[in-house]
Amino acid sequence: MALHEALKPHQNCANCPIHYRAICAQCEPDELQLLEQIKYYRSFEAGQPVIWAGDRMDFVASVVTGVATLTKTMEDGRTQMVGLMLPSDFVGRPGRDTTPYNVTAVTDLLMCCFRKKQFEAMMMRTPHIAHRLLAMTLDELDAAREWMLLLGRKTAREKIASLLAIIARRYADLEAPQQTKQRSFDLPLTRAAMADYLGLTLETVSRQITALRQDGVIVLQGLRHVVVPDIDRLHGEAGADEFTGMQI
Amino acid sequence: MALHEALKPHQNCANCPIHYRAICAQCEPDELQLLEQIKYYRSFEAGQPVIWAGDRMDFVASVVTGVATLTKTMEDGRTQMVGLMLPSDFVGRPGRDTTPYNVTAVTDLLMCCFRKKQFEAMMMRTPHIAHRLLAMTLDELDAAREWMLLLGRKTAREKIASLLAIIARRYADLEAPQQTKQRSFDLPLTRAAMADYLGLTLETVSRQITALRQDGVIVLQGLRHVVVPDIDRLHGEAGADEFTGMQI
DNA sequence: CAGACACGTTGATCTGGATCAAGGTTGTGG
DNA sequence: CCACAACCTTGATCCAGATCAACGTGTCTG
Repeated sequence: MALHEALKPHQNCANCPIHYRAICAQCEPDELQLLEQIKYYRSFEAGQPVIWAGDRMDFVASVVTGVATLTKTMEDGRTQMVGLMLPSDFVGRPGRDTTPYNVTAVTDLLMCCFRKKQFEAMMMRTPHIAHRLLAMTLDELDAAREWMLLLGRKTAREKIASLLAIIARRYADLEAPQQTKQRSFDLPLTRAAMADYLGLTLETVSRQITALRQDGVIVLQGLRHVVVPDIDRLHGEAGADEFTGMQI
Repeated sequence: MALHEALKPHQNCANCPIHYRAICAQCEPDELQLLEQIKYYRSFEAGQPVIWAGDRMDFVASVVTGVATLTKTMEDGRTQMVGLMLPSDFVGRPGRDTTPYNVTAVTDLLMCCFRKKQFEAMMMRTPHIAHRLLAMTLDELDAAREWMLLLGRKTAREKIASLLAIIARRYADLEAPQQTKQRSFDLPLTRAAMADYLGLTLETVSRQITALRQDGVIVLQGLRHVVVPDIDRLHGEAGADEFTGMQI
């Protein structure tokens, strides 16, 4: 099974690919050892739900590999994605029993989990974890507010360009050196998931991606692999906000 | 000067009207005394900017009385409000020098301020403050995500109803007992500010308020005072999300 | 009390993105 | 290699909300 092999490299926190930016980033060796004792891994296949809004959630977790989404749904089915969780992002909230979001694996997903009770106890004892969680939460709040600007005021084209720019920023560095202005990455989302993120319909997403392709802003290799010949041009299309040049 | 009188009642933290829900809510008496030594008040008139996006911000603050807004602006002037700061809300971010938002007083505003350096030092020493800030930040993140659903998926009428419901929830209790379904409050925002919050134009805001009035969902007394005869009906108009019935 | 300004309403028209409707492409299992 | 499902694209039409344009209304000021 793939899970078994995937786990091996991270059995030890010191080798963990996300250690340097996850919730445990500021932990001292002894703290890390404590975390290591209570952590456990869970994996989900692409498309699987991790947890539903309203459900009891008795764990918190870091995304190790793969992509998860947080979504909110209205009674009539309208859906808005409210978070895109990439490796090192933290899911769950200490001090709350139920989750207000649906959490879904959109690619194969590996999560490093802690039972909430135990994690809360750790937090009380080790300020490094609480501080790191505060910093990560403040960053997420900034990102959410950036997204509010996008949802409230950007055009469909700007929304697509913004999403591509964010994914490029978070992924492209991993895959290639960034001396040049070119970036490339695989889209981890379907057109429908992009629509849910951007507050659009999937038809509009498709049309705008086509338009960006025809205008030479992006090059598609297959449906999911995106090459950005000039990242600055993409940022221009994304409609920069005045001061923060995209925080995520 | 109004400021001088306004200050008097809160010179002492114990008498402060927001003590029970602000950043200092969980402080022990001795911690409160330390905070009291480093706090100072600032007041702003309605319409005054508190700070501009990109500016150096060397203080953090709690809203004591009045209303402030956080907004983001694009180069071409499109504006989105990303936070509505009511009494007890916390403005500013420990660990960051510049602010990514414009902060503006939309009514006369009184803030309880701390120099950032001193506040950060306090945070290191007193876990109660750090924990309270974490809890407040997580609440704000939930509110921001609720708002993302509103911006991305709700109709203009639902947006207006949601805003009124949120303001009713946070203000109406202060002014009247809530045994009945009726609520009433003063709108602290202009039509233009509401439009910036909701991702609409001010004309659409005006039309939808008129429509809600004509449909009997709200009663206006003057332009700013709103009476909600049946709060449940207003919530119905707001388009409930599936599980969390409005978090703010 | 005229003038000016800030704020709000209302009407006419336009348009970006939604909706409705096929059809195409890719991948997977039998 | 076919059948089916999941995903994506494209076209035609519609409509909620934007835009453009007057027109109140209240309040402060000289």
